[in-house]
Amino acid sequence: MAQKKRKPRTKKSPRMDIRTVAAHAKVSIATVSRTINHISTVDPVLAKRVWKVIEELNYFPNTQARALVSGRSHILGLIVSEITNPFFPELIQRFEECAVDRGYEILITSTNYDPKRMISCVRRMIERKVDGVAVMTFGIEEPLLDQLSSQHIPLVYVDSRPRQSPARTLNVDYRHGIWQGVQHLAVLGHRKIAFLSGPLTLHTAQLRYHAFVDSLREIGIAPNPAWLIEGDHTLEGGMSGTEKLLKLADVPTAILCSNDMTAIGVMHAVLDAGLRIPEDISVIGFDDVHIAQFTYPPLTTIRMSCRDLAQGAITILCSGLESSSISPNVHDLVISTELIVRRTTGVPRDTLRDLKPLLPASPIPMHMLSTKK
Amino acid sequence: MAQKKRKPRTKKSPRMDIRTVAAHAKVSIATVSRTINHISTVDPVLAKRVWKVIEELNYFPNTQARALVSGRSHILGLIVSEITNPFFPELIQRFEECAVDRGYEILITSTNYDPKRMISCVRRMIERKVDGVAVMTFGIEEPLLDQLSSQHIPLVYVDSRPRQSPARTLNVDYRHGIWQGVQHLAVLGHRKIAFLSGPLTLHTAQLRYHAFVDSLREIGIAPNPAWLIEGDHTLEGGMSGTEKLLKLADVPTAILCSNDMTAIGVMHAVLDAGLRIPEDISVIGFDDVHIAQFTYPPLTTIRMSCRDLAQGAITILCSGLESSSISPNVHDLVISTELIVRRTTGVPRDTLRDLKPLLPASPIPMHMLSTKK
DNA sequence: CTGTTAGCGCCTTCAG
DNA sequence: CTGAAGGCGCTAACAG
Repeated sequence: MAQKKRKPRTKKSPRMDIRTVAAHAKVSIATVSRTINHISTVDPVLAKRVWKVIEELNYFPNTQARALVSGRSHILGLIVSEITNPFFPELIQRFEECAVDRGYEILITSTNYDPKRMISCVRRMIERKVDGVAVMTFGIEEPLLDQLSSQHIPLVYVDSRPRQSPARTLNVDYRHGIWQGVQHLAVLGHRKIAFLSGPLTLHTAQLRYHAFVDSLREIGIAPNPAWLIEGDHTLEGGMSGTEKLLKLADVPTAILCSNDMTAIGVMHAVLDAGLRIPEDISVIGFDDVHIAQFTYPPLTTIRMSCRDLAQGAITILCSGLESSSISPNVHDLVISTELIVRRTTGVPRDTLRDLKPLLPASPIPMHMLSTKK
Repeated sequence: MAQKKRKPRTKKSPRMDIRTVAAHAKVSIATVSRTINHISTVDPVLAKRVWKVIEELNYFPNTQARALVSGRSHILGLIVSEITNPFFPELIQRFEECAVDRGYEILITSTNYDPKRMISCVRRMIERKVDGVAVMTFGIEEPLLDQLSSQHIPLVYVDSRPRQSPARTLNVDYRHGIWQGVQHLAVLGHRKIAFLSGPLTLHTAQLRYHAFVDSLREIGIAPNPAWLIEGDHTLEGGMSGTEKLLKLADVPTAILCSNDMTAIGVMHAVLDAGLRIPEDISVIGFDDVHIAQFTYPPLTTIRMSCRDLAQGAITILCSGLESSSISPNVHDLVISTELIVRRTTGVPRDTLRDLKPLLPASPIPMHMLSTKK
């Protein structure tokens, strides 16, 4: 006796699933499934009927079930240090945009610089069966690698490469960015340029540091050790670094910073000292965080394209997943940088004296910007 | 012939599932399931054995499968206007914390003020079968309500109540917050206080506006219409509003703003005009966004507790889901506000003249703050 | 207290 | 080109 395969289903319960759709459209569930997945071998007539029913019934496929059977969750994980760090929001936004465009959802987790939470982040990723994860933390923990790779989850480091890892990496073109900053300052007439670096234990901070020194040498200036200060990528670090600088017998006329938070700290310290920006001291940041445009004056800074960063990460992550033959060897991508001139950079006073009086003090008109190369 | 129930499974494929664990621990899968779910009727000895195997095998339960069968995804949705809006990051962070504490994951989506994207946000929520969604957008769209409620998904509006909706709401105690701001200014000696409101089409902006007017009346000051300006909660709105104010014959000595972005705009405009903060004009913001502490000078503002906001939203959302008898009638929660005194408020110049010369000009010591009530 | 069994909603061979 | 059937990994009744 061929009992119904399925339980009678408490009757009266108009559960909305693929079966309901199939029944209404008078086709099998397989056809509905194929239609939803845009499989081209479906008779257009049937497909149309199915779509119509889906519309009418207001049916939404259950992602959980799809994930369960297909083995692909269509979720991309994102591990950041701290959401409130001004560095992250725009990056997250871009990430979301790119992911959604490709049909993925993103799972954001933050470590809050706490190793315990990092463990938990990784666990959450694995439990939700993410298809890949992008790591954007500052102090990297290693358990990550092992755990995730043991689950065969693709991994990509965004702007934070650990020593040597099997994971792929996004490479930001720090050299060019810093070079542009130095050139900009040089063109304005600055010769006494200080650099407030990040913590030199960070690989990416080192890259910026070396880029600065090299760029300086390129224009024939020997770096003055007293003007090379190690900061910590925080506002406080920027302030204390600046205080050291201002105590010097020979005070620089411009300060280039390893990130924007440092630059904001520099601005506070400079203003606290009763000096003006950019008349007395020019300041340049790095990152172009969202709030850089809201400082007073708005901060001149070097932007790295968040869109490229996010897109790159997602491309790398997806390239392994999707069978599309494109992008075979996108192992390491390079992200470009760009100088954003706002109002914290101007002609140094000493220079002003020697120039024709009709030269505008600040801001500098666009045509004065260096674009040579 | 009792063929094995399950396919031989391509052999060699050590798939990590609950069955593998059961086999290794020499118990049934049901016992493993119960152990994982901390069901107290499991023999401690078996439980221990199971946990040990789980550890050894490095097993993680598949959330997708659990969700599928249990009908609860343990995902909470979050719809915001725009992640990069300084208003959101901290809120999101708190949200994540609270959610994770309760064993939920959060799905963040942003509308970017685009109705089309809003539709897509809602669809994503439904497809991922979220257990509830918190809405924190500025310009609310209505399709939301219908779609989500037709799927029986609990909904809560955070600081943005639409007209009349069946959904629950979080109520911020704007009255008290604004009152504290006005009191603070009054105690410092300000009498000429302007208010730069948000767009009065927004319910929450109206609340703040009326709270201001009432607070002023309470201290015996009749609101001067010329000092009541409608802004739009943006930096630009803050600037242009301030410019109007500064053109007046009678310029106010303090400006209270409906949100922090407006306040930052005010600061720019004031400084651009060559005036000093707080010596010439005091400024107070509202929200205490993360960057308020980074402005120059750091912004005095009225904070609404993000933790309370997030916790409240999650409590409301979960209260219907969890069978725990607690929190029966947490329909509408009220979120408290708090004045955060930084350095944009001080004694007005006019007052200074009349006071004893030993009164500090700025900042104001804490004991001078009004705490009466 | 433990094990057996029937699905959760969907995708995917495999026959027709 | 379509339909029937067997799981994906897990939970939730039921029996023992």
